Amino acid sequence: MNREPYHPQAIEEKWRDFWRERGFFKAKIHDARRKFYYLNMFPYPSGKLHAGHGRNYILGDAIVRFLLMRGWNVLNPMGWDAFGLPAENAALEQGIHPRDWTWTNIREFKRQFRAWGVEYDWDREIATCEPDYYKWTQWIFLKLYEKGLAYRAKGKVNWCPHCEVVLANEQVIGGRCWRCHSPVEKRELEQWYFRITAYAERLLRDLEKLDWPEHVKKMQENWIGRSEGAEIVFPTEKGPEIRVFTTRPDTLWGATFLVLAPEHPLVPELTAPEQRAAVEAYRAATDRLTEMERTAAEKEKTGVFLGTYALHPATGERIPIWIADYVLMGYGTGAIMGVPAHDERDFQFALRFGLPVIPVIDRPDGLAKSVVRPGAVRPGFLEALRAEGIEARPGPVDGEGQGLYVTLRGDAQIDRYLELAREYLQPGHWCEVVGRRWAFLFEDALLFLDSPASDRRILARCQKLKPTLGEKRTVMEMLYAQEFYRDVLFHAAYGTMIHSGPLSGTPGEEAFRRVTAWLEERGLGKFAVTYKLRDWLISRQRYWGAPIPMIHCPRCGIVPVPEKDLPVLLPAVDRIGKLGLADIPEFIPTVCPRCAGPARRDTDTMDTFVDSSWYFLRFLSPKDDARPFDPELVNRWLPVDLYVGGVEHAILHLLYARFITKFLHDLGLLAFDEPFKRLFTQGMVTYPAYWCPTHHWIPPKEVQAGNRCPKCGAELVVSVVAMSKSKKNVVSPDELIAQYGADTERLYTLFMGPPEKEIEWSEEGVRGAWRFLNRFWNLALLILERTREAREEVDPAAFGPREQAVWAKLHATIKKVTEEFEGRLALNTAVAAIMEFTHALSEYAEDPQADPRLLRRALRDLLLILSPFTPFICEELWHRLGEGRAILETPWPAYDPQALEEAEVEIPVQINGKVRARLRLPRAQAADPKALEALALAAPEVQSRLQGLRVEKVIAVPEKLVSIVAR
RNA sequence: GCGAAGGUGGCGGAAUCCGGCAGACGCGCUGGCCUUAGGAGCCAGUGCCGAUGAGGCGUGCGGGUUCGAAUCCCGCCCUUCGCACCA
Repeated sequence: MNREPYHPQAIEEKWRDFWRERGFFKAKIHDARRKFYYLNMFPYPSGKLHAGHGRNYILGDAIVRFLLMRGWNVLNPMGWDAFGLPAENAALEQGIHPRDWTWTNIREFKRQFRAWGVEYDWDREIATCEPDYYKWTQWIFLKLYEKGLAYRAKGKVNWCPHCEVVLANEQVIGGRCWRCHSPVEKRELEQWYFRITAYAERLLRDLEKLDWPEHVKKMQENWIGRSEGAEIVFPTEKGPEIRVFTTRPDTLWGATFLVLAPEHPLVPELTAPEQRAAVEAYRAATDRLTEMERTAAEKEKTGVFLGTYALHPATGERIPIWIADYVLMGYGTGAIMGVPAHDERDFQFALRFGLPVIPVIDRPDGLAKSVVRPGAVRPGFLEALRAEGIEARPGPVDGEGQGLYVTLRGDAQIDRYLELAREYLQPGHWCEVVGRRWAFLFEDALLFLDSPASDRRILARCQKLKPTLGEKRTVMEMLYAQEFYRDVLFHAAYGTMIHSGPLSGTPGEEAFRRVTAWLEERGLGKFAVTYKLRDWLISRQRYWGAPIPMIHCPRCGIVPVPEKDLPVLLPAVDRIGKLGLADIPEFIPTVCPRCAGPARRDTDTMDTFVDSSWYFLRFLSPKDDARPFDPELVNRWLPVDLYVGGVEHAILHLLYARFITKFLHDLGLLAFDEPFKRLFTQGMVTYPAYWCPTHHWIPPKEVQAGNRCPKCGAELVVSVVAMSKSKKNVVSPDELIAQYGADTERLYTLFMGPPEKEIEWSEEGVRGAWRFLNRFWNLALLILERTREAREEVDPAAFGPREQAVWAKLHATIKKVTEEFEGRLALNTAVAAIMEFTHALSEYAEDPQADPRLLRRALRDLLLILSPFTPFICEELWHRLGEGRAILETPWPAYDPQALEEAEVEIPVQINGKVRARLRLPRAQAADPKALEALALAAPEVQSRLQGLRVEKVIAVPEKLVSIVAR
């Protein structure tokens, strides 16, 4: 028989308009019963969509179709994050206005969404570049300004030399621009900031209540970077006080120097005249470094002594003040106390510059070491040590002859060792113990390395006894030369305080608290919390963004644009320049709203992340020209129930949106203070990208055999990376749809792997989906032919075993698919289950005796549960089935737990852990452990296996298995 | 270095939450059918070793708990991602 072949092009087009015209995707906004706000991150309209983008939108569309069939009142809007640099670059290169370029792309995106069958409530479409939207972005700016949360400040800012624009900290990834990956430079500029740091604590704390992927929450937590410590005040001989932040106040007595960030404002005042030139040179050199160079992990420590001293607040000791670029102005107070014994960086710095290292925290592991120099002790010492069970190994020392390498474990051994050493020590020598103890045993004295003064004393004595130590500047430098000591010279663990005056002996777990209290009692410092998070720099020196609604008046200073004058419109110009609004002379002059005198407009535009930090509120009332959003609707519909987008926004957009939401909540405009209740991050789609050294990126289709460049024949470098236009490794949905239809692309996209994981696109995989849909189509047509007459409902009571099995599998499949949509969204496994059932149904349908009512019912339910994945083919077959309503008007099928129970079950029988037999049993028997055990033991395969063995134990798990232990 | 996730066939991945037949589903591969032809379609097979047998071995490695471990516990190794001189 000749059946109609599956021809998607012939059926898909009509359903696109059908869904749209029937308004299935329009939210019933004023009916908030069973409301569900589903949101995909809105895109930046840059060119065309590729198959990688599809992952996000197709997943969303499937979820929304499911929710609609489950009876949810779904709000599923779409809009455009339409301001941004690429539009401006295109404008500069092609002479098109950014707005025209943007809208051309938007039209293209919408066409592609429609082709995919991805539908939205288009009545709510918004674009951030339109005045009716950015008016309210400006309004939010004014509100922040009113509350002191938007401010202008001069400072070192991140500058991308390629994009010629400043960047927020979040937009610098590993020292490079988030957009173009150029190394970021520092520039001193006056810019606008949002005081997001005022919300640091709440942004951190409220992560707890979010149903977000753990790793995303962790990334935000790390970004906010809360640390508890103390702020300690160090007086200086020159006068000004230096405030330092430390997370280890318990190491205070080990502070042997201070380091300020080179940019620290006190530096000029604290610099001694003779050091001025060196200090200035160092500050200038630091200035020139890019962020990347400055923070390169392996870089050797550099720094300059200011020539002046601070006074240690606890000991009164004079300690030198340095500047070094490893101290950052933007964190803490921009100044640290150098505790080289217990901070890795300070340790390196002290070794490099010969600053004393004074241990003040005991080693918790009790480990100590001692090197006995040749001739330092009388013969018999080694034997004496061994008699005490002390580990000592003879070996050459400093190329001067045989000595001893001693390892001591615990205080008892150390004490005993010191006693023995005193007994055996030769005149004119010394012996030291380092690690757990810091003792220097001389003929006439036992000295401890417990202060900078002791450091000088000990070193002087050692140099006297051993003149070759002459060039060493500190005891630590001397010890560090001894390879054997390396692992005990430094540690950063908590432990009992030593060498710490009145607080010596404080145990590690109390040390932080005790020292902080001690400082507070004396007014020397206080408990403090610091965050890594910095304020959000939002000024951009570009044209294509929302103008900052501020006016600079020579008399009144900075004056906000009155609300009634919003929006501050982007000037309509045919040509834009590189400087942005500053290039457009007619934009700048205005009138001061306060004094009516001549004034200048602010020429910066806002970071596009400001536009996207509140768009989810605008969808509720996209055309409201009286206010940014309708509080009543917003409070009824938000927070967003499910937000889906890429992980690349884990910090940037998601942190900013949380901040703005909390701010609007504090203004009393929002009842909620977190915008996105549940977040799902889908993985990127990768594809091979080919690089030719001369012709750069080559589209995969043009690559010649043997990975050769089509232009020059050079061998290409292949890398599998996220699809992107710039790397030319995109797969076009337009071509896929022309060849296979939208359903095939949708099905493959949802089937290729767990949606949260990154995955490589596979042409063969697409064909697999295509084959499945062909088989499915043929099966459906077969069932349609066979069941033309069958209109009555199924009668499970009349089922034979085969019918019963099909029926049970159908219900198991409905259950599986339903649970995936409602739970973890591993839709790849839902598709697999549907395929599995389709095979089973196919097999059953081949039997001419098959029950037509069951075939029809199975097909009907199958169409419904497959429809979120492949809506076109399902809608088509659904209507051929003679159903009057559309699929989206039909309830999602329910599964019957009773039906899941098959009449017969297979029970594996294990003997000593290996499956040796399988029994097919009626459920009633399998449910009874006694009967199960008896049946299992009676089975012939089991009997023969048990020959000569004694059954020791039988475990019968009802309806699961039988396990026999036999010896 | 810190933090997180993860190691299962030739490949993508199921089963992991809650221990109970490992390898669902798809790709690829092998054989067959159909076709003038196939990079189309259909059917069958496909973890590894073994001979198509009996059998044995198998979820990164080593140990443990258990009648039974991919799954739970302890110790390693490796990979990926994020952060990284943050005091």
